[in-house]
Amino acid sequence: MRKKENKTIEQLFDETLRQLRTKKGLSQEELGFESGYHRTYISLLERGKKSPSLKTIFQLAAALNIKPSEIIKLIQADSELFK
Amino acid sequence: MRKKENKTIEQLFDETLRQLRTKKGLSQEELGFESGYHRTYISLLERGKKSPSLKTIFQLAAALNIKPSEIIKLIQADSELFK
DNA sequence: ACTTCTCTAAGACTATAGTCTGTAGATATA
DNA sequence: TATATCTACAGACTATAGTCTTAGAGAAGT
Repeated sequence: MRKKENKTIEQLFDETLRQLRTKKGLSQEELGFESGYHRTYISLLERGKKSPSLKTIFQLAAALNIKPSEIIKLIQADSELFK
Repeated sequence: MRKKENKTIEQLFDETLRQLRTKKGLSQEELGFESGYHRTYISLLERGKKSPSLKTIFQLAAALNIKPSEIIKLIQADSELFK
């Protein structure tokens, strides 16, 4: 049986966000501009230092051309808690 | 063509949360207890006064026995923006 | 009438989301 | 070497998430 990870929500989110951003070929600054947030805040999110609000999730999703629920799904897929 | 609603994310969320809670037969106080938040904060959320953080969404979803992504889906379903 | 349960709402508070400026290290390219 | 791009990170800041107490009102039952 695989080892459980027990990462925090923030840690699960950061990896997902970074993956989606780099897959789109955007820099943190560009994503920040597109979504209306500061570049250093994107950096904080991708390092798991902050937990985005619902509104922020929707803004980021729009900038990444993905549905908000898809982002959440990706997070769930990374966790053992939602199978 | 149907009229667009243009509600805020908070407004979309509050209706969804209240629906899920009442469907489970929980009071605001009970949901607060189950999810680890204050009863008056649940009230604020259901009146669209606050925007929950990612962590809060996950906590509420767990207390409601629903996947976080399902909550987000319900919000999207109420909005014209995600079709 | 009186309890009990539920919810709204306000106010004052603490914790954290999100901004802004700046420094520094890595990488790439001229 | 220099110059540009990208990111990490720190510190100080403002805005808002979330707590806690309290008051008040409507519904339901005794």
